Amino acid sequence: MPFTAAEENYIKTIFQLQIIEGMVSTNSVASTLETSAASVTDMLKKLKLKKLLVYEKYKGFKLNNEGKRAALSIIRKHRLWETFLVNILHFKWDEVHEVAEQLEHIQSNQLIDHLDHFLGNPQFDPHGDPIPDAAGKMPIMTQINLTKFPLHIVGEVCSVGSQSSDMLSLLSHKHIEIGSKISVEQFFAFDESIDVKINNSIMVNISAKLAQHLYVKKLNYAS
Amino acid sequence: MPFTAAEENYIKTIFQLQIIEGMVSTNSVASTLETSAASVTDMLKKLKLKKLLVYEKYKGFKLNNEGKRAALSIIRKHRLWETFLVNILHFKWDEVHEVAEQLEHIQSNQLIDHLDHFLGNPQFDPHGDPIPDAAGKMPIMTQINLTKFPLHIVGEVCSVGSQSSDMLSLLSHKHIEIGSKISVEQFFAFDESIDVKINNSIMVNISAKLAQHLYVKKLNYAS
DNA sequence: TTAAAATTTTAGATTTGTCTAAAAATATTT
DNA sequence: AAATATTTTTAGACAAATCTAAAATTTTAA
Repeated sequence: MPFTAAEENYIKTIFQLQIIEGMVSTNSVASTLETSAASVTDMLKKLKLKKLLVYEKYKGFKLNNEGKRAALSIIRKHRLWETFLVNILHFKWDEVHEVAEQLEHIQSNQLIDHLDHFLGNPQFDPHGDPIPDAAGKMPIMTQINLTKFPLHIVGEVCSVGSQSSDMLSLLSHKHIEIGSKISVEQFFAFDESIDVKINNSIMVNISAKLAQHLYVKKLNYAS
Repeated sequence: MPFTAAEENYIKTIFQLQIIEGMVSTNSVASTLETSAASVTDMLKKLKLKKLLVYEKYKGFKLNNEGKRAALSIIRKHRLWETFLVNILHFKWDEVHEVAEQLEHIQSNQLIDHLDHFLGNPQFDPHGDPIPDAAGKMPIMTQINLTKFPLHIVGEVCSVGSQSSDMLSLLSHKHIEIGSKISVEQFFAFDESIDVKINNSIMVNISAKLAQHLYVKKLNYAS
């Protein structure tokens, strides 16, 4: 049961939308894929016929288990190819998306398994997104400690490990609070300190001890 | 001017046929691509419109310089991907064709240039076929068909004409691969079969049909 | 709770690449 | 050179994926 590239793009998009929205609407798929609502309706009929989603006219839709399995396989391919492009071919992390969009549709389990092995069975892609394994299992890591957070990726502070007032007033002074947009710009192996950039462009130097208590949630970027 | 995968398959096929046949016929393309003659005629009209070939109804056709340039670019991609699959991902040389047929259609000059560099700008692919460079230049090699090869001279297998998996797995079973040292010990005019000796002294009888697809490079030190 | 607005689906058309069957052109053979 | 065979092209149809415009349905709001 191989899918066409168009079907795969719909499957992947619906999967990502239903994580956020639960039930997915025709218009949200249309605007994500930059296509017309009519085209989405047409494709929904095909995907329903192939028993990949639960769908009733005018009522919204979502992938069933079979559809989710398919989506995870496509996401696995996409993220492994992105890892290959950045780690092996030295693409910059912001240049890989378009090419990975093409490579993810290559049909060969042998290829993707060999690629996975060659890359050392990576758990996360260059954007920090988790890579599903061959069985579709994916490490669910919504919270990442700032010391482990990938460089140059914007995250959102969602948890602070220490509740001590010293800590919290320091954070307050640096204008860091729950919801602040943060990216790690540099990591110094020497003393494990890091440079952090807040959304308003103020550079702050945060010590490792502080960073250990900051938990950051990745934003929902399409990757 | 990007081409569709279908267009690229026709361009590549016509290029390979016109090396052998000079002028190419509708039927030869149809049988190579396992499609109908009517489909070939349809595609010829499109390729003529895109100024990739010289074609008059009922008179045969061939690629012009623009078409050849396109063909060499596709062949470059195909052979670089085959090299990647065998040298890096450790595919067997008889398993790569189908996957490379897909990968050759990925559209990204940056990708193929980075891949070329990563592989060390190889001159020949795992089947011994020359890889065109970014400008379309291709190294020419003195290749002699096994049926024409002088008796008792040790040569090195450098190319296999047929990519059929039957052929390749037969060769694999006989321990013949690119780089194998081979000598022709006897030629039987009767049925054009030949006796071939491999470097490890195993005698194999190879039929003429098989030999026709084996190209052997003369080694300078062999006598 | 109707009227207006937004969303979704249907209807009909288009493009790409394919097919079969039949017609046209070329090649072969008697 | 005429009859036959082969090759090639045309004609008409189909599936996939898309579009626009109009109709159907649901949601929102006066």
